[in-house]
Amino acid sequence: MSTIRDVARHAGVSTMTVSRVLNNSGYVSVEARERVEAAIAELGYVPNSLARSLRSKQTRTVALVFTDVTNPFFTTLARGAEDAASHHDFNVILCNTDESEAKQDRYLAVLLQKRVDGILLVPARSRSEPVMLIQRQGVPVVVMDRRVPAAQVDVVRCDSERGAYEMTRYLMDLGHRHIALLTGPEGVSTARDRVLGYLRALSEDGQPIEDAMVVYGDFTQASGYDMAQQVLGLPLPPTALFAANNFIAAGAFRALSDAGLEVPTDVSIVTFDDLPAAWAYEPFMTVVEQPAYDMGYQATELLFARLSGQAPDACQEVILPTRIIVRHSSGSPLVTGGPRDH
Amino acid sequence: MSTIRDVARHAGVSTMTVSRVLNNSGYVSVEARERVEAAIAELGYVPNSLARSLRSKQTRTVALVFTDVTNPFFTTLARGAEDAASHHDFNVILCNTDESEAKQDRYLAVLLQKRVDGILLVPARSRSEPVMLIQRQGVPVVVMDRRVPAAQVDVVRCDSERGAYEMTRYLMDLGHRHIALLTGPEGVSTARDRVLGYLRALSEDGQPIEDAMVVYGDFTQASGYDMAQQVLGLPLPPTALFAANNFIAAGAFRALSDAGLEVPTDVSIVTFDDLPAAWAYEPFMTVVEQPAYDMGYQATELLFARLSGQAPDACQEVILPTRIIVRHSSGSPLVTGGPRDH
DNA sequence: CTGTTAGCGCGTTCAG
DNA sequence: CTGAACGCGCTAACAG
Repeated sequence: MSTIRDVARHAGVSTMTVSRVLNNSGYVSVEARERVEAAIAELGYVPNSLARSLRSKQTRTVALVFTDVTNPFFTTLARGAEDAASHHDFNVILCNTDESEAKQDRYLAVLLQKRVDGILLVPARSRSEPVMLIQRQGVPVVVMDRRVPAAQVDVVRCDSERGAYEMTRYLMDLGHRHIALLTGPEGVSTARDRVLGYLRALSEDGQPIEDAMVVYGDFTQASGYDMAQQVLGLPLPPTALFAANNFIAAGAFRALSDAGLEVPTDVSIVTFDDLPAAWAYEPFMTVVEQPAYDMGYQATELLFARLSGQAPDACQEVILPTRIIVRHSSGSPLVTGGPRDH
Repeated sequence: MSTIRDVARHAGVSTMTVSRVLNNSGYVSVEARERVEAAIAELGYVPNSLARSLRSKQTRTVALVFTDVTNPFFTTLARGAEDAASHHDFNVILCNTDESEAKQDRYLAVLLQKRVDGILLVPARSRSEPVMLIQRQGVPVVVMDRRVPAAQVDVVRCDSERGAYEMTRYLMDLGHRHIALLTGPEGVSTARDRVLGYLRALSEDGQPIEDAMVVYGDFTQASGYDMAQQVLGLPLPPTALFAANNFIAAGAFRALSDAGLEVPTDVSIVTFDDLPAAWAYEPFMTVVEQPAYDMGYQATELLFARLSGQAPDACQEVILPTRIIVRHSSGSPLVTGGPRDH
């Protein structure tokens, strides 16, 4: 692999002239430029960005650390981040933590070593240590999707509490009085916020809180299956299940099928996070939709504002609205059919 | 951000001793090691892997360049690649090309500049130029999922031709005589191979080939919708649709719904690529399943074999088998119900 | 066991 | 318009 020196020798100029051609900086005579370009083509020269970054102290790369590549919610978010980054002519490194803090910490260590210019983080758990670790190295970071306590950091997220509140209200308006909430890990803010919204809706309505109706688990299909089975086995089982994300919903739906229960005739089921149109052969699930793409895009824009020093000193917290989409998985309890369209 | 020199000064040793502690190489007295470790902790020192890689001429990073982050087929493949890489203590950079050769070429250029140690490539189009570009720089590359013509390169892929052949046979055995194949871009080998398998099944059976029944498009939902509409408008419309991937299938299914056609009563629909269990609330589609995870894992293992010089000189072509999973989207033509289970 | 020297490939500085 | 010298942060090779 040839170096800038090889190119210089080949073109009969100094390395500096080659460098100027490469970076379009300073003045180079037309003749010299042509000779350099010919040498580059002939040698198949590829500049070494390691050396370049070492000198320039910037990598023009940001990292997106997130918790699940297999979840379209996050891949959509990733796409938003990539689109924003490419407008600034930056590259994005995608890092999948699988909801594991250990993996996350390993990635963060590697990324700091690689000297990425900034980090977009969906924290595996809502703790501030990882954020402070990054900040201690002077690397700008924007937290996405989830809150972290007591950290001075920019955050772009959705209003989980409100989304959960509205969906719970919707179910209550249908007549449901026994709604189970199947949520994620207690250490994740979105999992907790969705519980808070749910509880607020219930208590506003003067409804008793049944502890057994709120179950913490993981954002996975397997966990959704288990949690659903658990609440269905209760002496007074729920007439509606509210899943805190799409994977939990898928597992819960399977548990209903296995129990021989019809949706929404016997039990309603609703969830956070829509599936992309390409997934659902027939859109069926009533959902709280979150603007994943926008979240990725806006978080990345905020990161670049920080990188270029254009953002205000104070930390920003951008909270995006959610939207309820009613489909065919929800209906009134004990009434065949419910509010079906067809 | 502190450097190795700061640490050395702080610990009262030379930079070389610090380097030895960091890399666990050579001899360091217990006392010196402790002083160095204390200094590292106190300063929050993070080694600069740019400088390290510049010296050592290896980044311990491989890149996975693939065509669609939002498709679970590829994210599953990515997971296989990541798992294999992490066993070798390597990092993986994920690059999403969106089926665009322009994006792909841009990523490849960046990756070569970043001096990744190897590249795993799902080529956006089945052309050999990008592969040769990489090889010219002496960077090992393994092609995945798709063939490239006339290139001396390792390939790990599935047997698309055979999978398509078997699925077509299955449809013919059900009694179908008018099967439309909705496939991807003509420039992609998997799209073409699936046509070849389809044609072989038809001609083996002595069936006439109807040109209008084979439609090339994109691996997207929108394209699937359009292609389905096109064949449904034919004078003699198909009794079965065979989609070349899951996104095409989703679009085709929607076109059937919009046309008021029932599946599989009126029309059968089958496809390549299963959806992960977490997606399909009710597994419904009859599919040709491909071992995506294994493909990612094995391709990565092959890449590491090359990196360590353990692989045989000759290029390998690993062809993984596909598997047909019959569900409820396929039945006999003109017969209500067909081979439904429940 | 430890330190010194040199150089990885590039770009900044400053003098021609 | 062009080039020489230096250093980014780190480690291989060699002394001591």
